[in-house]
Amino acid sequence: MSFSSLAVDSSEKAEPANAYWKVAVEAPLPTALTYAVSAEMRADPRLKRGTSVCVPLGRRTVSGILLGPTLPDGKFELKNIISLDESRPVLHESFLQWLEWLARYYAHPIGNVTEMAFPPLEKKEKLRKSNKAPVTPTLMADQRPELTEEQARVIGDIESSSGFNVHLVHGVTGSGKTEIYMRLLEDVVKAGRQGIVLVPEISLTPQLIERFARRLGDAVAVIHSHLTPREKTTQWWAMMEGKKQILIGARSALFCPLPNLGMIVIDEEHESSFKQDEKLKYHARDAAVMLAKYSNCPVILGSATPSLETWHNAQSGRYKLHQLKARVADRALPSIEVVDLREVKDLRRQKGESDLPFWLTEPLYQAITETLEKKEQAALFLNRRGIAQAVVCPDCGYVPECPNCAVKLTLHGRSHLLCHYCDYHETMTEQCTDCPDGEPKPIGLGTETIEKDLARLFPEARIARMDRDEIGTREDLERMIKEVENREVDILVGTQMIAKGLDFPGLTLVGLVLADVGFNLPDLRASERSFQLLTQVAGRSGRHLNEGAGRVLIQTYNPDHPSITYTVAHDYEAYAAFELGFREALSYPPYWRLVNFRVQGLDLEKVKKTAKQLRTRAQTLQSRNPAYAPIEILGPAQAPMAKIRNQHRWQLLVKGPDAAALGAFCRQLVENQDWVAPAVKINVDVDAVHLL
DNA sequence: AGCACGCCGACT
DNA sequence: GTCGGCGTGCTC
Repeated sequence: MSFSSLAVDSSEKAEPANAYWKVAVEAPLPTALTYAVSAEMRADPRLKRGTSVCVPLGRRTVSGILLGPTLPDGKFELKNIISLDESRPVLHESFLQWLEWLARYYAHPIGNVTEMAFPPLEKKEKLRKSNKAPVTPTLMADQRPELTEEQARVIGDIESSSGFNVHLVHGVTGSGKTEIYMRLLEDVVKAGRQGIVLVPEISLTPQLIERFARRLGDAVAVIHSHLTPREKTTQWWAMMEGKKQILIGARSALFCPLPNLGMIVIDEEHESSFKQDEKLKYHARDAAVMLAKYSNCPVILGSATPSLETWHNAQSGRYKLHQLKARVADRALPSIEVVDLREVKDLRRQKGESDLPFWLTEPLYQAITETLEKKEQAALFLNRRGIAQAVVCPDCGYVPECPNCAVKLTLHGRSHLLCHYCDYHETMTEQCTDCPDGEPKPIGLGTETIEKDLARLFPEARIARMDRDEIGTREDLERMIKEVENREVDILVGTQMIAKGLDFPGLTLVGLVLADVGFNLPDLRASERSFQLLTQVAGRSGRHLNEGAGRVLIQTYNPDHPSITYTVAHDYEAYAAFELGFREALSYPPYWRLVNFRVQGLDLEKVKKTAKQLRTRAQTLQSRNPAYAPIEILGPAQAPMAKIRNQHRWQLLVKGPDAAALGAFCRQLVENQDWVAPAVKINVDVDAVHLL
């Protein structure tokens, strides 16, 4: 359809077809605004959808994107568009339609969505020479390894279809998914097109970038959060001008408006970090599928432990399933042993105190000893979540909390107590502030403690600690990875998040210090996440052993938990079937969709009242339209984090079996917010993932 | 998001 | 007396 046809009017006062335009302006406004176009600009052939413009807004000038011609509604005195902005490339139709879909689906201001399609700084022609290490390394080209039969089959299957398709590559850890991505991308480049590779920020390591750079040479550009705005801008333009063909990045890389997109790869598609939690609350995996649809190109989703959403789509045939059941070179999957901490506890009671630290059982101690004797590497992982180092007074039980947020303070270093949600911090006192003679002590277990205990037990071993406190910069991480690769480290201690995606040839023992953390979080995906985490971490062990198998020891108080038993059995499909049964019975995703409305503000009473009113309005809206009948409204209730930065939080959860109906319902529910008390905000999270 | 307007506290 | 704190409202 041509847009100019919209304005055709037979009346004698008919304005020219392009006298007024809808503009998505850079401001958090619920809709696009209408502007008038001067007679001379109307004749300009550049006046078309997707072009950047400068427009007056209040008493300042902001940038915006032309969305299409329109007619004035008479409610506003329209201002003129100031100028066309040629410093920005014109957004092409399919990309612009994708941006409009994002704004609508995730209920986010269109102008704030279109802004994401541009780099943070102006283009600069002359670049200063930098002393920093280059963003993408220049390396000798790598030899292409022989493909396994399975890999060749998957590549053949994917390349035999054309246009938009979603492919799920489900392959056990170490089965060579990355090799498949690289072969497919080589062919994308050969065909003169461009590709995007999305990886979770946390695994966007130098190791992974190097691997792609070795194969694809100088075709690779990288965008991630550790780059400076100037570096991001440079990488962005290198893609836009076709100097580079493959863009590797975290979720934001999707927003580079490539004119000739030929493929999107989402590695570790199950990672919940693909869901953005602020501003535009999009899920990069789902957004990528839509972008590929608008661009008519394939998407490759890869994982050893696909999200249940994706698995469900693969089972129903919406996505094409490709499986890799063997590790490359027929290397064995690791053998996984479970250590039941309940029995160990009983044993200790009978035999009297062991001289091992409380977190270390005899079997894990033995396994570390054996590994070190064989001159191999061991890694111990700790799930930080939930057992961050808090401080407690042994006399009165007082735990220091943040005065602004409903959370406990966590200990960093020797005596720094900090809040993870605001910038509050204090120094730990010798003397309890709440009772006369208590002395606050750290509780829980940190990687620091483990490192210290290991140093005592294995004085000869070289120990390295990898966690967010330890790894400040990209260079630090790079250095530490090199040390482990070069076997300058015998035992690696870290949080599980850091370990994901790393591939160390010498690593043959993985110990999970306490698997239980996360099992019982009040989150519908707690079990799924635990299974994924356990399987992923176990998969680090013995990836390069040509004979025998790597070892994994899992210490737990819940050896019968499904997340553990199915991990031990290396049986993703059985786990998925088990968990999907639950989800279906409880009307949870992927069968039903969730939208979370969070009401927040400084005044608790106003917040509560608004949340309750929101429920009433939802019920009224539901009763007026039979299409909304199946929708369930849960709450309102206090949010799990009841107060952050002094803002009280209540939430209303809405779920329904049909995404389109639920979406329409939610948009209508927040369309008009005149009734909302000032100083109270309603925040909509479509397909909410992080309900904690 | 900016930017202005407006209404209360402590000061060059 | 004003300077400036940030709560509130508006932007085609």
